[in-house]
Amino acid sequence: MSESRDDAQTKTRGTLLVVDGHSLAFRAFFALPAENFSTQAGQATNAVWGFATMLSQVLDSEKPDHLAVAFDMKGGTFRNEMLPQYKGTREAAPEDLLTQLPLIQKMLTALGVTYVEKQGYEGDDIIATLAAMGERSGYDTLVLSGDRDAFQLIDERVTVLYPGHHFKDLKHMTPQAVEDKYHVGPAQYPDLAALRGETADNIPGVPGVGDGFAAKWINQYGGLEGIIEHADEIGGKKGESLRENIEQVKLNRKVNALRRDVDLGIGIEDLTFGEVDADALSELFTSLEFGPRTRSKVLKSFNAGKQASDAADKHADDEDTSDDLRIPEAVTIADEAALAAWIDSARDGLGSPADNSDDEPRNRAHCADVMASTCALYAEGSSKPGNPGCSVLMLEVGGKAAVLEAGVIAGVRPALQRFLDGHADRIVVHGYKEQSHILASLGLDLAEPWFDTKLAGYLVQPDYHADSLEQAASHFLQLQLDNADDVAQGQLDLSGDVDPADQRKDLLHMAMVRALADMLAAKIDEREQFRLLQSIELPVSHVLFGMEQVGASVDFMRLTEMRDRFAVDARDAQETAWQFAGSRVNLQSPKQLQAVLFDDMGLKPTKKTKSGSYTTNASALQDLAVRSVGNERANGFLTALLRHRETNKLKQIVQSLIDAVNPDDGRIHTTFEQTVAATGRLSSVDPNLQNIPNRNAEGREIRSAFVPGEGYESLLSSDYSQVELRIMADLSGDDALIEAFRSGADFHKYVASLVYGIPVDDITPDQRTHVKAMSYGLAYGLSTYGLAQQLKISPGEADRLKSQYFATFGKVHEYLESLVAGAREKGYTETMFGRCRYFPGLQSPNRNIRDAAERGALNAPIQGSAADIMKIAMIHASDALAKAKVRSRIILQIHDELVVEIAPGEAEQVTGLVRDAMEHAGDLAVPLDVSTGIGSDWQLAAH
DNA sequence: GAAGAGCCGTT
DNA sequence: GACGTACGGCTCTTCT
Repeated sequence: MSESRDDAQTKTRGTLLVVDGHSLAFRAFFALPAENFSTQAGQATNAVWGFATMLSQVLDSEKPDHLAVAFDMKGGTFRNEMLPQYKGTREAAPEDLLTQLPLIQKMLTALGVTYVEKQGYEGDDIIATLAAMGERSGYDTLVLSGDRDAFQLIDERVTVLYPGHHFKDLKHMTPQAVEDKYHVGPAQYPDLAALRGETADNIPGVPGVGDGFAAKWINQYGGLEGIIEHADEIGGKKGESLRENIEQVKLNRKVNALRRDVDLGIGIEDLTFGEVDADALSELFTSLEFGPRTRSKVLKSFNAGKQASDAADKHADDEDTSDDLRIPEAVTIADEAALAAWIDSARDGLGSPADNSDDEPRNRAHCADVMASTCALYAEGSSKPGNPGCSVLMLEVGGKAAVLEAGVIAGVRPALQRFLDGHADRIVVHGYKEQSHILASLGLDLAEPWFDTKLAGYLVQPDYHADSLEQAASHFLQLQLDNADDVAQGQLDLSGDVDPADQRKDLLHMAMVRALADMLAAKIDEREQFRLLQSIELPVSHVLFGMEQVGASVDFMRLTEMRDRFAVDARDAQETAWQFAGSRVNLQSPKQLQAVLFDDMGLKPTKKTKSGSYTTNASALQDLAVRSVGNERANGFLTALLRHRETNKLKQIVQSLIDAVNPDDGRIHTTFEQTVAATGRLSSVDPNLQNIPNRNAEGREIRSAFVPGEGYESLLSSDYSQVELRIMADLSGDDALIEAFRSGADFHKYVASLVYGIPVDDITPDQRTHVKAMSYGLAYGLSTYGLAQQLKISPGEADRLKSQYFATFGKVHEYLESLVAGAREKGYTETMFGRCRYFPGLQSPNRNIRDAAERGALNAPIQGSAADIMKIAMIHASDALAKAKVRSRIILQIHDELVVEIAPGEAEQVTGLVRDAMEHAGDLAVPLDVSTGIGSDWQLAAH
């Protein structure tokens, strides 16, 4: 990566690094969770911290001897005068970021780094000017920027460092790299950008023209000027599009040209760095509550500037840049004696708390004692519920890891199991449920561990989802994995015939679990979420593990029979649609449908999609069908199309179930994702068993394919009635609503009678439906417009319904308002059991983002509390079934419903146990109402 | 082959 | 001018 500096170019005087300050600050701000980086007083510090560490990284790897940081200044630039909408959609920087910019500049000053800003110019122009200056003076120049406009600066002496998805994989954009990626040279890049446009900056390009076509034209006509000259010769839609937008393109080109002649009043000699004002820096970092590690790392990188400018390359680095990740010492276990020896040596580490004095001191929590004496466990392999597998298992205590290849496990299984049983409450894992599947494939069983880094990460940041351990580690620890790899090399036990690279990787993973645990345990403790983790998430993981392992039995014949039937229906509908259309349009292609409906048949489109084309979704099609009643062709086509959509979807769902059946046991083993839904709900994948049709009879029939397996006699379906509304009643303390639930009457009818002020018996079905929709809409932040749409009533009517509703249930209104207000103030919402969710969007200047965040803030605590309650119910139900020593078992959860496979003779008892667990999962001011049903398949179990 | 758009199933 | 939460997943289209 860094060879560019070493070869050739011996005549350069040195390297100048020019940094786009805003770009880097933005990136740092959005890459790091603000909630994890703020001072006691509430000042966000994520951008400052990120800026410092990211810049340190670049200094370490590029070793420049001159450095300058450019910033934009407030107020417009000459560009706004040319193009008023310039950067119009780009959201104004969040308040939390703006307050950090002065801190960043203060930090740069303390670090002895020059920063430059100038009224009326963008950072980009300053960068261009600085780069030109560096080049003139004979320096190699690096430009660190996430803005592609900087590509025009690239030449033999100027390289742009452009961040990829992860900041650490900076791309060195050289002339060749630009050529490879865009097929034009750097000098022509602005031409290409002008044609393509820049969505991020609200600069429209030529619709339909992307990088590819722009490059083709540029190469054909020599550049934008040539293209404009020959615009008439370019054929096709794209040519037409170009001609229509030519003025815009010319303007774009004017605007994206960077000025390289801004008068900055400084020279290259002013851009040395490394004269760190240690006192000022120390004071600043202390006030920002940065730890000593950050301090020393930053200090070292920036001090290097001084050394670099007088002394040449010294190889005194890279050693401790990865001190977050200590690769354990590996002991390969081949037999029981070796295992016993390791366990013996581990005893000290597990017994007495070790000294962890090099940790960041700021979160010295009580859990530190326990943390210091835990055993990390990591099993590598497949955790797929149907067929898990394992290649290697590792245990680590106090930096010493026992490595057990899968082949040796059978020989030491009893001793290993004894160890696991004896120390489960000290074990730390990443993904208890997944690890349990892998262990199960070895015949091992892991009782609830003390800590799970995957679950902990989820509680700390429910919006973030890492899909691998590596990703979680790099996200939460900002690791430099490459360095960690280097460190790993020297320290391994290379005995045995295992590929050392593989083992190194496993040890690295082991180290990640350990490092994540250290970091996240402190967070969880600080946020007082240990209870949530240990008495809800971890136990429910265990229940889910069992559910996934058992799977759901299906009637395979029934499924294939249904699939065939839906396939015939879909085919028939397609045939009919084709006849009306007069052509064989692909009914699954929205694009082709648009052509038929709106061009060919000339129907008047209703709504647009977000990308601007006309929607062909079901509700629009229904609208069109109603409006085209006299038009037999259109109406016939629409009806057949809707029918096709419906049946084809059902066919698809059934087929996906068929594909998911495990041939070994004829059952479907879904995976319940416990760390995906930001509200705290579970989700189900591979296949998704939480979206099996239920709304109409035809789809619901699919549920009849879910049956009790061999040795079982029926299925129990048990679900909560109106949990979310009950939670609202409880949390709001609204007496009228509470009474509505306590009365035990038909809830929606009862509420309707209160809202409309008429006796329960006089409530019409319509009134009940309207009130019911209103009730459910509340928790979703439903607008009156949306309510009107759903109920097909006028907005005025919906408005009246809403005000009457709130007049009746005043405290509900107050409560919902308070949720949003609280979230705005604290930055997050909280469920009944302390599950948090953050809403940075509440501060957004963008209305849509803010509105969405408000709806989220309204919904999250309610949906989340319901999820908490269901999880508790599952834990209790599962315990109760185990304690009663029955064979019946929970097999599915669909948010507010549990499906239980019932063993012969257990129906009555198990129904009682499950019902009881669900009814008593939470202590609310209203009863938790549960309804149950039993049947010989899932459909029949409905009630 | 990946990425994005569009659509649609559940609660 | 848009306009209900939370998800997973299929198909088509476009670009690499």
